[in-house]
Amino acid sequence: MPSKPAAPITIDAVYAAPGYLFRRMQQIAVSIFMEECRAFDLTPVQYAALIAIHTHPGIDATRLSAVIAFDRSTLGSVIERLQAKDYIERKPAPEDKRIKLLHLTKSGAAILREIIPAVERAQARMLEPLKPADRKTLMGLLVQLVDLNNEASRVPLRAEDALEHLGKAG
Amino acid sequence: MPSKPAAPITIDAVYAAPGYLFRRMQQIAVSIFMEECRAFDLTPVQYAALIAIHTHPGIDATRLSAVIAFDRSTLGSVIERLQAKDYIERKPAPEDKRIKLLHLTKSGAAILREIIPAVERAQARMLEPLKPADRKTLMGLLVQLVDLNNEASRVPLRAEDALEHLGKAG
DNA sequence: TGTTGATTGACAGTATACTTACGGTCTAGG
DNA sequence: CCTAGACCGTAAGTATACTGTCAATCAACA
Repeated sequence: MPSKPAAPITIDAVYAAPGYLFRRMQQIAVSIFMEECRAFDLTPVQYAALIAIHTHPGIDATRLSAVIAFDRSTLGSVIERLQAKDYIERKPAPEDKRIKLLHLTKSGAAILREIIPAVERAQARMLEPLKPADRKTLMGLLVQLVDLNNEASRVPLRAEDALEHLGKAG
Repeated sequence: MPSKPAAPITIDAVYAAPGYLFRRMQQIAVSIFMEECRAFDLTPVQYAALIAIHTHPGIDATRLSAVIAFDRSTLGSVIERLQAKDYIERKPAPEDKRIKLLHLTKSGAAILREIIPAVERAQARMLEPLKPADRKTLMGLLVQLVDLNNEASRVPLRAEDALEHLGKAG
């Protein structure tokens, strides 16, 4: 065999492609999350947003998107839905009329406490088919890969920078 | 410290959660794919659909969704867009009036040949930050995990079953 | 101080993902 | 033969993801 023969155009190449596997795994992960959390009417994205607001009360939408690395435009409607469910509230910032500050409501804080066990079951189930050692290996590599590819993403994670306005980091 | 203390509700737990990492990685993968394939006006999903139709000419939409494990409803609009771009054609099946058979057009076959190098560059870039040995480890574990979680997904992969109607497998 | 440039939130438009439902079609069983 | 159930495509409704644009606002600099 000379070097590489021209790649045959077949579906098998797709099955082994990283992008395809990441997509499949993400869909499986969402499916498991929704199944475990059915009783709570919260999506994975809404859950992450609630956690982030709980960790950083008074954050604004743009910084929130940096803290969880979710798309800024999409986050607008996510926030709307969370507000419609009365899990968060938006208050205008007195010193900057562009900004609206995000806070959990009592309902939001309550559902967050209640949903945690279901979320942890979901996270565990995603990796369950692997041997414990393999789970650690996979997670270690994934953390690395996501971190090293951070800038390749359209919405890079800015866990630290995002908090400067709150005087809690930097 | 007794056993596990109640998990603190902070964003750091999210950063380490499998579901969050899978989502981030999927978004990064799509971003890299779109960047490398910008010249071709094809999304990752559309690319996979084209490859599958190329591998299984005359497949119908429902079986196609099983072959690539994509949602059946979504696939309807994906097919519409591919048809609008003149990359595929749909012909009614004479022996079953419910079914529409999918075939690549000449344009579809051509763009598939042309886009392959860009797709391979994209797939390579996703894993590039890792050491070669780690790439293999990660892919091996991911293949396992996706396969073992197949039934947990809303649209399980049915690579074999889907072909029975074509008399090419089973 | 006054204008420029950056930032924020909002909106429009496209694409994917999933749920539910519905009409047309096929097939199996009675 | 004819109806019951399964199957195919399609559509409506919701949620996420990303692009691009816009007005209001702020900050910085001349």
